[in-house]
Amino acid sequence: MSASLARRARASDFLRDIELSLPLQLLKAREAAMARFRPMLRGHHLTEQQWRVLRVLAASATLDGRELARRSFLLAPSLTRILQYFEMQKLIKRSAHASDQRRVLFALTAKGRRLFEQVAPHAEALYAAIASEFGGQKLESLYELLAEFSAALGGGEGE
Amino acid sequence: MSASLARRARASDFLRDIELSLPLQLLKAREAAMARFRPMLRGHHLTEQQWRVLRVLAASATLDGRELARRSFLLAPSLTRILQYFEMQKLIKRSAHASDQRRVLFALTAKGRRLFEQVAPHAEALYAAIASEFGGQKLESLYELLAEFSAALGGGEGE
DNA sequence: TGCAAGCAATTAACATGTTAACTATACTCA
DNA sequence: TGAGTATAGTTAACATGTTAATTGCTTGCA
Repeated sequence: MSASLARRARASDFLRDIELSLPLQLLKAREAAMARFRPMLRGHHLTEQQWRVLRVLAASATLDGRELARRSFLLAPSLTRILQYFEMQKLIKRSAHASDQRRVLFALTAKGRRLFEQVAPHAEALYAAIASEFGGQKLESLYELLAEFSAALGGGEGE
Repeated sequence: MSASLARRARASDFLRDIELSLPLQLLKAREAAMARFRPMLRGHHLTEQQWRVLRVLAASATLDGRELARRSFLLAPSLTRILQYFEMQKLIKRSAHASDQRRVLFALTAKGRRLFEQVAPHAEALYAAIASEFGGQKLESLYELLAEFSAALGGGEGE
């Protein structure tokens, strides 16, 4: 395949150089971005995953666990632990689903919403800084490619 | 282009739609790829991170912990645990650094190399399938953008 | 020299990732 | 209707992620 791949390839008998591992490059890019967000979130005693749940809940009145897991891209066990912690902190409250007793509905409390509204501007500012440093055009291209990649491999939804 | 961002944006007073979180999109793409590799690795009783360490060690005669951590993109505590497990399985052996008693040198044993050589062809096949499905050109573009992004944000190396 | 500062590796503590098992509820169709 | 199957949520067990503290060794410099 193209020259640049071949140029970077090493003489390993069995494997591309590890620098050409796509999952690793995705991880590195993600880490480069998260390194900006983590200290700010930590200042509010939030992990990255907890912040994802807070964001998703802030965007909807109530959600059941399934939707919450899908939108925050968390596996069910992780979500369960985060929701238990949030409930203990009185950041969320749970209620019963009208027609399906298996489902549980979650919603932010006033305290939870206040926390979200306190953190959100800082997250936005950091995101804007990233967009500015990397360039809006490139960021668009990256989004586009990532979406195509996930779609091509059937990532995320039912497959 | 900006149209696509605007089109997807929601009426949240405080935040972009979570679908426009770059770390989340990077995570989704990574997960789409890893979903292909994990079952194969699991068949060889390896985690993704263990496989990264095995790959890095297979590419060099010996490495100290610092280099190993840098190349496998693992934090020191994770690496320590993996190396302890590998040593117990007799997949690696450790030796002393000639001039610096703080450092520990690691190398694959014959057993470790056999495991690597057994797994590598399967990993290559899966990677080739991904390249084929997504397209070599696009994959190149994605690598390029990811590298630029990590570089622009100072991810990975000293900052 | 000798001591302060720095570094490599490990350990500790807690949160999440991953797979599997489990409980309770809902659905399906003979 | 009722046994079998599927789904939502939780729990369990183990591996990794993340930050902080610790231990032992090295280096710089007064």
